[in-house]
Amino acid sequence: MATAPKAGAVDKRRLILDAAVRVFARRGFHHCRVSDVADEAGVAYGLVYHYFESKEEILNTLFLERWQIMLDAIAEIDSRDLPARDKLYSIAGFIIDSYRHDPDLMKVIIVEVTRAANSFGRLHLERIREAYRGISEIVESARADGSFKPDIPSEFAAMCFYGAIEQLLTSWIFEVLPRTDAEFERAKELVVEAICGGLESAGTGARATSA
Amino acid sequence: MATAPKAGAVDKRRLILDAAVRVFARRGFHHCRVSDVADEAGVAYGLVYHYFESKEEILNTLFLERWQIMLDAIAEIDSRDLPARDKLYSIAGFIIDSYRHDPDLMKVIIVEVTRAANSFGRLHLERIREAYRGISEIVESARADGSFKPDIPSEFAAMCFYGAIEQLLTSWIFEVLPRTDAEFERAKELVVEAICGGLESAGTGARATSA
DNA sequence: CTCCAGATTGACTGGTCAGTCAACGTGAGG
DNA sequence: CCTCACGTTGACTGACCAGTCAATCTGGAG
Repeated sequence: MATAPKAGAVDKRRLILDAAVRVFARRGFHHCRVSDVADEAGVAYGLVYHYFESKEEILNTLFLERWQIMLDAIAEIDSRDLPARDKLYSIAGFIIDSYRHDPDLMKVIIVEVTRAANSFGRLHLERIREAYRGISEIVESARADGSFKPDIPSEFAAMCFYGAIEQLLTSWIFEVLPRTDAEFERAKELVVEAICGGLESAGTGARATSA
Repeated sequence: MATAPKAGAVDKRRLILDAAVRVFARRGFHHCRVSDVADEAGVAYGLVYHYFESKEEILNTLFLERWQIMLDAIAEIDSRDLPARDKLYSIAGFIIDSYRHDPDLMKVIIVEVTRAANSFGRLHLERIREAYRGISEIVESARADGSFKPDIPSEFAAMCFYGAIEQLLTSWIFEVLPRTDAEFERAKELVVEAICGGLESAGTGARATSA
């Protein structure tokens, strides 16, 4: 089994996880070897299998660890007594700051786990849905108190909101351009303004779309 | 080289591409063998390499073929004389109908290409950006004529819009639930209403977000 | 110092699979 | 009927790599 991180000694398990983040981000989960991870961690090949069942389990661990932190953050934000818009701003801020703090980890989670949801991990689906649910609840109570429109279901709204943020991160991941702190802060405001306030000018009464 | 689809004869190249869509969608690009594709197409293993350089080239071909169709559609929609909201509705409609018509192909494109920032994404980045640009232009002229807010940059708006749609397809892809025509139609309206009109009620003046 | 349990090592194996290739089929043109 | 250019076949190979395991190290307890 794992665990028992000796006091003074380096926690090799942690070392392997951190190395895996860097390697997965650089080469992609499928294009890297377990030996790359071991080398990056400065650890023998076999030790990886002492701490993890398989290459996939490393990815699972990384995802679950980080996602739980986000779920906790969402729950905490949800429990505050704030307008929905401010809650959503806090969530966007949390996710954007997560990226700012550890872009490699967020890249791995977005790029590799979403794809993996195809083959393994119904487990992950449920986890992902939990995040949606947290956001939905915020929207739902805003609908109840009249600050949000009643005609957009809260699940749908949560999806748009999360989708916009994920796309934002994806664009940062793709373009290698480094981002400045100011840009990160601006992005938080913009995403909330776009989703909550919409794109149309206040005066625009154009509602005709179809049926 | 390829081509020269004999009149009466079946076009084996097409057969292979169509089989690849099904196999990639079912097992994922990385988890399937070239022999799976050949079997699915009812064709000998070697023939795949007669028509394609590599497994990757099959995926590339599928993406480029379909993406070009979307770029053409966006350009055509862009050129119409319509309010921005209606143009965006048409684009959302086109993408959603693409999914409705061939969910496997859209799944492969989104899961294996669009999100694969490491291998394929890089290659097709420019193509993907072109789609963004088309959407941006629509938003940009709406900003110019005053129907859209000036304070959200058009590139940012395009990102939110596309992100919301992609998230929508992703949710369809991963929950196996089949969708009804009515649900597809409703989704088109909702995504446009959410992004253009925003989530907040018209009366809500709450603008305080932070700094 | 001895013993032990867990940490650590890295050479090795077994299986998988992308891509090759030499042979065979086929039909149009001469 | 022959020929030639493709289309088509599938057994084969060479590389690669996840995962195994027996040996070695380490440090604390007795």
